[in-house]
Amino acid sequence: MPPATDETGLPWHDAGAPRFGVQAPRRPVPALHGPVPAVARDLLGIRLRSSVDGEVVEGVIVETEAYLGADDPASHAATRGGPTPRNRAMFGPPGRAYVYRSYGIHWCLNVVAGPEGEGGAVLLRGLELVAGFDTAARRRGRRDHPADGPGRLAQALGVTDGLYGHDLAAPPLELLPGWSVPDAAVAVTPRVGIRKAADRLLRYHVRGSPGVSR
DNA sequence: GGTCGGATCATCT
DNA sequence: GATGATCCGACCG
Repeated sequence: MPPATDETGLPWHDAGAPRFGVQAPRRPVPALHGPVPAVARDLLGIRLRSSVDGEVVEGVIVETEAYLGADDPASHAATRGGPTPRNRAMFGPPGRAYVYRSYGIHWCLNVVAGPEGEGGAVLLRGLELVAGFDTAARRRGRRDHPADGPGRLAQALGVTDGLYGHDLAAPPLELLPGWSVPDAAVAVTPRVGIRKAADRLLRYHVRGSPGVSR
């Protein structure tokens, strides 16, 4: 009996596995229109594959943050309480990319999530790479810290504002089925680097994963 | 090991 | 004119 394949065409066992979950069952990409915190939790263990510039870099999501929409003071969607030229993708359909420039230097990647029109999104903060390490290292200019942190993650995957609004169900940047992560392996903590609503527990990460920042 | 400041710019006030 | 969902190199123990 031939090995199972996924939509990449690769045998599943060749698609790469995160350190934390080799024995865990595989799992499809979750629905993205539900409550944003639940989506942020459910994206842990899901794979993210970039083929930007024809070079494949793939990792398993191990750290996320939920930004709840126009009513969340820490969210970019809260600017003027609704859509602006920068944040308009956040108010579009879930499953698209919201890309923004951070501190004038870094690009950061979000998955638009929650009901359309509410402005929710999930910031992808950390990946455990399973393929394309050399490409990531070349883009990063170093071999350490390949994708642990939102700016590093985007740089490793070649994500820039050219992918603003891109549908993450298709190349060159797509979410793919991944692994289940048991609740006992998930830590829930305050979001990093924000001033407003800094007490809310909306950061999710896989305990002990090398792809987690801090 | 830890802490600190500079880089750099789109966006908003 | 100020701010910020960050990263990195320098410096200090």
